[in-house]
Amino acid sequence: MKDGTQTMTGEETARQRKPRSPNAPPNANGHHVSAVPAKNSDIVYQDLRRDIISMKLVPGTAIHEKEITQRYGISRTPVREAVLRLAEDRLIDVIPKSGTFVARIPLSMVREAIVARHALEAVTVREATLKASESQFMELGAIIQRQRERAEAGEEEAFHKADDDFHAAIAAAGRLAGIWDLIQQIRIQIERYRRLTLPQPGRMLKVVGEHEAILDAMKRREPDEAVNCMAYHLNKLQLDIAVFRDLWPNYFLFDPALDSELLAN
Amino acid sequence: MKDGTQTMTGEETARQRKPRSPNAPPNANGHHVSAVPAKNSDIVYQDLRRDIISMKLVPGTAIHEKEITQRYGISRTPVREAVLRLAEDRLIDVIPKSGTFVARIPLSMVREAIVARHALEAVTVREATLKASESQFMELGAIIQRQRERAEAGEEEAFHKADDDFHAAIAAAGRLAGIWDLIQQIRIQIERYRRLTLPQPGRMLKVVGEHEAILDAMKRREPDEAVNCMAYHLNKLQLDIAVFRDLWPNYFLFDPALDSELLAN
DNA sequence: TCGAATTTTCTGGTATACAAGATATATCTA
DNA sequence: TAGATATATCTTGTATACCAGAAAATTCGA
Repeated sequence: MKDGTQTMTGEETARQRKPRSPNAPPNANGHHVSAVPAKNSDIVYQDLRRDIISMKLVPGTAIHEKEITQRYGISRTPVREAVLRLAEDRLIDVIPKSGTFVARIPLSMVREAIVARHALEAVTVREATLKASESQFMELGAIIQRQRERAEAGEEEAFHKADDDFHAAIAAAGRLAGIWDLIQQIRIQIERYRRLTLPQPGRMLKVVGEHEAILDAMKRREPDEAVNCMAYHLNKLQLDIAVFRDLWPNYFLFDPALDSELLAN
Repeated sequence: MKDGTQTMTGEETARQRKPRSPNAPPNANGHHVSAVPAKNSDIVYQDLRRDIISMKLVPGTAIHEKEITQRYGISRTPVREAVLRLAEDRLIDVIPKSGTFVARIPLSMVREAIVARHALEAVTVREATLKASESQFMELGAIIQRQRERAEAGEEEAFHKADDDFHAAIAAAGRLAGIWDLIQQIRIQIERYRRLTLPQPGRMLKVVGEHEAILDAMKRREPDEAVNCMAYHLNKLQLDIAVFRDLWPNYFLFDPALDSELLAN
């Protein structure tokens, strides 16, 4: 329709500019850490993201850009930026000229996300088992201890923070910190599903025990065993679609092919 | 089935709207497939992405929003949208109040991307080996044949398209199509690196042979062997940083920790 | 009363203008 | 001439206005 977009060869760079050296190198991590004042769009993005993941905004909820605009006292542009980013994360659906809504949870994607996470955590723990240093083992032990304290205190949020730290530290020990970023991205899809599972009594302490088993296997430098422990640990989250379909039918997007799939397994 | 969605923390939703049924369900796949006219921002995004991945726009090149604006005859808003999406893909760096540039290739991330791809393709091919139907085997065979024809004709682009199709079909056969989307996202990071490797004579036909080996193992329903063949196939791309550091020092971002890492291996 | 056509009101997509900071250029001083 | 200062000109970030399309509300016709 428009032009052919052809063109553009080398002379694109009519004038070379020197990205000055003493600048915040676009952090390799996932998201803004630097000292620059957070952009408004980032604030809106993170707030919305948190509320969606925590199911405070349930699937199907309409997102009104204008209302957000007023609530934050900013214009539509940064709000729109945040909305678009969330759309790319598949957390909201933007329907042109109609509205934007919190996305329903695609169960088929949850299933695949669980599989993908398994595969990726397997490699990180394997590499970590092979490469971790003594100090990294000690750090992992410290994280487990912190997690146990939080579990006994019943501080769920701090407990989950320690859980995250443990897995992140394993990836770092395996020199695969970037893969942890990927795992976190995948977990977004799983997280909303997980929030709907009822907290089982004594679960937190069990998790601590499983973490200890993983660390023990790592210390013995037994990669296969470490992978097994990790798989057992992650398998705690199973996909039980029948229950959720009955309880919250409107929260999910059902893939007809998925049913027979899961029944077959 | 009307309605829906009631609920929720009330003050957030001033007024409930009903997401009409007969609409393009935000495709489960990765990126817009529907029949809606492509937005300008999508066009710019895909064009820029293609040019960056193909190294037509080399790392460090300045991206001038205004110039793109004129070239496409559109305003800054959609251009900016495309730029922001590419920034999230880590293909460009946006430096506030200064400029936006094609991102350098972080070698440490390339290394991790290769590892992650291995892990994910391993599970897809394993699942496919267990679940694939006869018709899916035939389809895979057809793709291989098409790829051979393109290889013999020396049509590199069509060859790579068939290569993609083969891997995608395997993921689909394993009922893990969503993971293929993930693999593609990971591959973006690897692709620019791969483009710098010199095309080796006869490589295309070798790839076809490796694909055949994978398919044979799948047909024999030997998951481990299929995974091995896949690993061999993917291992063709090795990370040889020394060469590239000398040839195109400005294209890469070097992680000091990475050197010792690779030398140790 | 019911259904179809029309109008009204919402939405997201786009264009444009302005603001704030960073870089490059020009100017001034010694 | 060399260095430092001031100015001009870039850049991205934000605010605002307008447009077209879709959904809902309304009106009109039988």
